[in-house]
Amino acid sequence: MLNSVEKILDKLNDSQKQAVLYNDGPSLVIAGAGSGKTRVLTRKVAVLLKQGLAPWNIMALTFTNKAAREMKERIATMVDPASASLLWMGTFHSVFLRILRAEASALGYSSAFSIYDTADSKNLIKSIIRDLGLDEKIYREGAVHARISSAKNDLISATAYANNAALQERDLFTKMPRIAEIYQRYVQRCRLASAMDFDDLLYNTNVLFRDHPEILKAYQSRFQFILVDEYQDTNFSQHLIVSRLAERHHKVCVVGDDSQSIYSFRGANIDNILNFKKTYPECLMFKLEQNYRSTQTIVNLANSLIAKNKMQIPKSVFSKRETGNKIQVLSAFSDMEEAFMIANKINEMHMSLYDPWSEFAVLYRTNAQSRILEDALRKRSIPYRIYGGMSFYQRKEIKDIIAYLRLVINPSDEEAFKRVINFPARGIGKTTLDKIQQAANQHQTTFWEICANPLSYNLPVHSGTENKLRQFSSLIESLKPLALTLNVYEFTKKLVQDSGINQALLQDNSEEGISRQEHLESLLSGMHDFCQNRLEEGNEQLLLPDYLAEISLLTDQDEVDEGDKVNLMTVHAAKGLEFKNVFVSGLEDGIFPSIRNQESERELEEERRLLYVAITRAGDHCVLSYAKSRFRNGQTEYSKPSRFLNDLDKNLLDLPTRAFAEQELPSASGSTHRPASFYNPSANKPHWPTEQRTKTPTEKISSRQGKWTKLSAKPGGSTVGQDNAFKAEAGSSGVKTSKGEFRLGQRVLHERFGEGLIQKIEGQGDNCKIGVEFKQAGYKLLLLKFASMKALN
DNA sequence: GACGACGACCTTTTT
DNA sequence: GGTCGTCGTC
Repeated sequence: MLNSVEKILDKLNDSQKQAVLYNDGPSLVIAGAGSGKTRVLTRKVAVLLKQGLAPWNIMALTFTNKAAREMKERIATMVDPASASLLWMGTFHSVFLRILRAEASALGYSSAFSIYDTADSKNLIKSIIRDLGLDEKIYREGAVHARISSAKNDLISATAYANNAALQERDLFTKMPRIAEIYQRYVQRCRLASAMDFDDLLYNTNVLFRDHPEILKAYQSRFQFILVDEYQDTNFSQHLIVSRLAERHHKVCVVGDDSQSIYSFRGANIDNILNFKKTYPECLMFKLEQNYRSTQTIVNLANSLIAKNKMQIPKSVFSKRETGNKIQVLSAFSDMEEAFMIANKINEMHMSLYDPWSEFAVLYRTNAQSRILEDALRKRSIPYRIYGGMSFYQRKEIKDIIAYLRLVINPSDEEAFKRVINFPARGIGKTTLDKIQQAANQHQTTFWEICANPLSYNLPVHSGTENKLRQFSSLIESLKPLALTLNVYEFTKKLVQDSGINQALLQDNSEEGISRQEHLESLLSGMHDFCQNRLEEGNEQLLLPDYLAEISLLTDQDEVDEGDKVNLMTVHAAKGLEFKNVFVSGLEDGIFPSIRNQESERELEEERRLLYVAITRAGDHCVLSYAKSRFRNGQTEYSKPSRFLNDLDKNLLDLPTRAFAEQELPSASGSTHRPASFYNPSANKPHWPTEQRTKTPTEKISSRQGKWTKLSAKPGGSTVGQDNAFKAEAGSSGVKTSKGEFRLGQRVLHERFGEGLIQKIEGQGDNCKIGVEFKQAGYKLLLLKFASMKALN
């Protein structure tokens, strides 16, 4: 334990060490692609803990759940897992949601407020556009939502928006002069519904800190060290929260790479990282320039590209790996030929390199490009998966049930109400809903209030309808108390029963109906796993609000599909990932760079960074391709190779001797289906509680809720095994329980986590806690009495 | 209220 | 080309 800080620093290079060790003031870590950024962040947290900072004094912010989870896991292997779990570590949204729930009353909110996801926000905006009688062709909810969202990210209130000449002029120019009014109403309706949208989680945190100095002060003293990952992607709202919180201690470490800033369209402001030194003049800058991921050729090629950007922090990323092959450029006549060339090339490389399919990725600029690539891969019988499809939680039947759950917790939730008022069909249609909405608008009250008291508001409905409304509201009322006593799994089982959802689903024996039943099954078993995981970890918060808190900010980005398949995704989705072999397709002017980002140098630079991100995903091989013609929006379009190809160092390119795709092969299996994607449950397989299941959505949810990742050999080169050397052994060496005897080093089999080795035993008898390093799921500290685990010989 | 036809739409999307 | 939303019909 004496030299534990040294152990933490083990295997770091000099600049990584310096970045990890400097904790006396603000610092900026410029982390080039593949330079071991996560290693630095996690080890820095470990050092801070070893130096005596309490975990609750440290805030670590990321952009994705996945990044947060991976960091937590790695930290847990270096320090006591219990203290790792007490860190304030998570996405911006989840960390500040936690604070907002605690401080809701200061903002005049109930702490049971709902969270509107993007779909909810757009629905509400659409409804407001209709209320105002505006032309829906001109005022498209997506566009309006984008304006409101970016205003919020810039901390412009609805009033400020209305008074801002530049914004007004812009809205006038785009023929939507009444956006300010929509914004105003949108804010009111969210308030009334006791709901916050994603942007509000940051906006309201700023309001909280601005209007309540005493609250701000408490958090300022609490968070003695703040770390921010991917700082180049922060928007103004996030930047200001961090600055405010760091005001007192000035101990803030931001990590990022300005060359990988690709989210400006979501409000990210690259100036936050470029100007960090201005905000904190005393800050130290550390540059991580050694790339451990890619061959020298790949690194040099990426450098030659990014050198064309003017706005950047100077850095020289280098690799000490082998030189590697030149980067091949494929030129195709058509998009279809391009797809076949890529499929053939993948096949060829798979055979000659012995790399698994999962080490191949095909990247593209827009999702629309994926279809043709899918076709080509399918015809070559190459297994593939697509990232960025619809998430489990975005499926209609799942959203509908979640809406019920939200409504029980917060009956004011308008979007949830509208979703479930006629699900399952109970004869309350559009007409009635319109009447309710009108009454709600007129009386400035919630849909729920009208529904619960139709007579008091003279709702013009027949007695039959009135009766149905009453039944619905008493259904919700009857469920309310149960939400606070039953665990979420039991509760939801009761809910689907009482509400008639179960019955409705069982009656529907169509293909979709059966799929819906399976999704419900998956949701339920996900809930069961949620409860089980928490119990085993000694966390007894199993109620509906606890569950909602965990899933409301989940997106599907962080799925884990361990099948050996080629990865298809947009360049944006590939950020943070790495593959041995990467194909970047569709390198044509108008696509990459996108036609819509060619106007200004600033936009063009972001597109260039996007290509930089794409190329730097590759470890061993990178292949670039373009097609001269492409079928788009229903017609064939012709375009020139991307201007970015000219930015690349020609000496590193293997330019095309034209290769023709082979003729189409007959379909091997006769199956014309997409391969079952990871969230499609295999039909009729029993779900929980069998021991060996095929992978189902359940697994997926539970894997997230249980915070474990299937260890792909991916991030950063560091392995859990390595880091494990740090773990302190403590406790007894054996324990007798009603489930048998367990001792250190014992092999165990867990119902969900699989096989593992006992590393630690704390306490006596059935109440003991057992620390297990699972082969797949990583380290877990489990309460034996709840753990479904048995000893193996 | 359910279902089929037709027309408009189409960059990226960590929460 | 494919999807989604709206409108018209039963």
